[in-house]
Formats: sequence, C-alpha cells, structure tokens
Amino acid sequence: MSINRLPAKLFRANTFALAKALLGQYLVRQTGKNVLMGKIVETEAYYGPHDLASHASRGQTKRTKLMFDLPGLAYIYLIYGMYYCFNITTEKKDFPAAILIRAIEPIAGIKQMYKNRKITLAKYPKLNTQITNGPGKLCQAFKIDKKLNGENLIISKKLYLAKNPQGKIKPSQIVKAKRIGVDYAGKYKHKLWRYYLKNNQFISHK
DNA sequence: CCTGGGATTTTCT
DNA sequence: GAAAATCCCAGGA
Repeated sequence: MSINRLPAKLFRANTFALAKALLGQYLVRQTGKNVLMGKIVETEAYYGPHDLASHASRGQTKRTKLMFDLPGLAYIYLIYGMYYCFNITTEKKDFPAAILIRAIEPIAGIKQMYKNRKITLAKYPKLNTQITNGPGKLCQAFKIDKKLNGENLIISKKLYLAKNPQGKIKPSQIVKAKRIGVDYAGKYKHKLWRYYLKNNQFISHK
C-alpha cells in the first residue's frame, strides 16, 4: 500500500475547512516495526480565543501553548486523569485553534490495536466498530500519549497523515453536529463544529 | 432506550 | 480543591 502524506499546504487551511478535509484521510502510527493505520471518520473544531469549549478560552498556559503554535502539530493532553485526546493544531501562530480527532475506522494493525486497548475480541464481538470510536479509545489503540505532544505531523515518522487512496469525500457525505462533552460552554455548546461521515459505523456518537 | 457514578491525575484557581 | 474536549458498567424503564 503506497503512502502519500497530506501536503503541508493543507494544514494551513481554515480550521473548519481542514476539519472536513481530514475526514476520510488516514492516520498512520509507526512504533518500531508496527504500523497502525486508520481512516479518520469524525473530527471537532475548537476555534479562537472566545470559544468557551476550547482550552484556549482561558488564555495561553503551559498546557495550551501548542494551540497557539504553528499548524500541523500534535496537541495531546490528558483528560479525566485517564485518557489522552489527540488534536491537530491549525491557524497561524498566536491564533489558538485545533481539531480533535474523535473517531477512526481501523484499517491496518487491528490486532495490535486490540492489544494496546487491552481488550479481547470476546468483549467486542461485533466487528471492530468499538475499538477506536472515541478520542480516548483511539489514542489508546494508536499508542498516542504525552510523549508525542508537539510532534510535527507534517514531517514526523512516528505519527502522520496520509491521503485516502480512494480520493476525496463528497460534501454530501459529511454530517455537521454539536460537539460532545462541552455542556459547560455557554452559547458555544450549540455550535455545529463536529463533523462525521454519514452512515459510518465507526463514529463515536450520532 | 436512558441515567448516574467511579476511575484517576494534571492543570489551574 | 475543583474541574476536566472520556469511558465503562450497573440499574431502571
């Protein structure tokens, strides 16, 4: 299977355009000789200094400084003391924004993903729809943790994005929805800044 | 189908 | 000391 990286130029797109453009593209994780790969099927945009759902709304801190950094970097943080969330930074330096990768359709290295998640086929007998359908789950499956925080996805060999060989997703296949788990965000909780592939079995929420 | 609680730790007030 | 861009499990309808 040939691997064509996403062009660096794409990461300079507007956050919302990129959140949609990432749907269908492949996430590749190389750990030693293992290659894990999956198709991105759900994303969420966190945009600007006023978005109350975004960590950046409370200013630049040690944790959030990557959100203010250049586009195309991995912003990874620990949530609820147990899970990691993987984001891709967007927009110019000093404008805080990022895209949370919420769900992936496993393509290669699926056995390893089960191992990484410490679950067995007996627990999830129905296909592989349950192993990477959430931001915390996909980080576990892909061995994404704090060590990769700040990784440059445009040049990294450990973690990067590749073109879907089957081509672009049609706009009619993209569903817009409210973001998950941001009820505290005032009027921003209603923003339709979550995107997912219509009828896909691997998304985290309808 | 739904609701609620527990796990667990970093970050910021 | 509280909150958190989550997940899993139990229990009720």
